[in-house]
Amino acid sequence: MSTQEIYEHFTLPLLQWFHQYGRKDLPWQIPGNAYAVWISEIMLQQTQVRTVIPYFLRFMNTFPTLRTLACASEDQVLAQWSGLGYYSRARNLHKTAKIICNDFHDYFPDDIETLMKLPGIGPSTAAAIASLAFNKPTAILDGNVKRVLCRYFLIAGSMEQTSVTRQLWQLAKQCMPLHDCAAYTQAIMDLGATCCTIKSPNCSNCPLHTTCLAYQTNEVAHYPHKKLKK
DNA sequence: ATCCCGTGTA
DNA sequence: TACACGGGAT
Repeated sequence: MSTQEIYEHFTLPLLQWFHQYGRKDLPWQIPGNAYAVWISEIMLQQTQVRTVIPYFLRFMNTFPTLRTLACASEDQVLAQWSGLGYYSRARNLHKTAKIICNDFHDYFPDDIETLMKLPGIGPSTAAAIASLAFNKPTAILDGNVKRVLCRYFLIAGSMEQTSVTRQLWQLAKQCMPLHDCAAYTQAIMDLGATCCTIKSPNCSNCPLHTTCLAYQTNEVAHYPHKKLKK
C-alpha cells in the first residue's frame, strides 16, 4: 500500500472520525501545554483515563507549572502521587522537572532525542509529547496503536518478534500525517481504546472497516497474534 | 537486543 | 505464585 493510499484510506478517515466523535475535552488536552501532556502521559502509562483524571487534576492544582514542581520537595511530590503506585516514576518526574528548569531555562524540549535523555522518558513518551504537545509528526506505538495496525494491515506473527515490531514502527510512521499530528495521535489512541478493542471490537462503527484487512477477511478476533508460550 | 521494574491477575 | 503487561534503561 502506497503512502498516498494509506493517507486516503486510513489516516484521513481516522482524522475525520476523530473530529466528529473523539475526546477533545480531557483535562490535559490544553493546546501547547507540554507540561500537562507530560504529567498525563506518565500517569497514563500505568492507569486508565477514568482513574487518572482526578489524580491529574489534584496534581496540577498543587503543581500548576513546571517550576512549582521543580521547587517542591520530593516528599511533596510523592504525597500527590500517593495512590497511583510506581513511585519511581514520581521521583523521575521530579528529577526531570528540575533538569528542565535548570538546564533548559523552563522551556520544555520539543525533539525526541532531547526528550529521551530525561529520566523516565523513553521512546514512547518522547514521541507522544512531541506529537501531542508540539504537533510534530513523530509516530507512537503503544498497545492500542499496535492492535489497530496489526488488524488493519493484517500483520501476522507474535508481538515480541523484533521483525513484527519493526514492521509496525514503519507502518506507524507511514500513517502519521504531516499536518494535524496531535489530532492524529489522539485519534489512533482513541480508536484503539473505544472501537478497536481487544475483546468484542466494535467494527460496525469503525471508520476504517471498509478497508481493514482483518475485517475484510473475518480475522479480527485472531489479530494481533498471541504471544507464544515459553 | 536484552534486561529490569511494579503491579494486577489467573 | 507465575506470568502478562507496558513501559524504561543499558
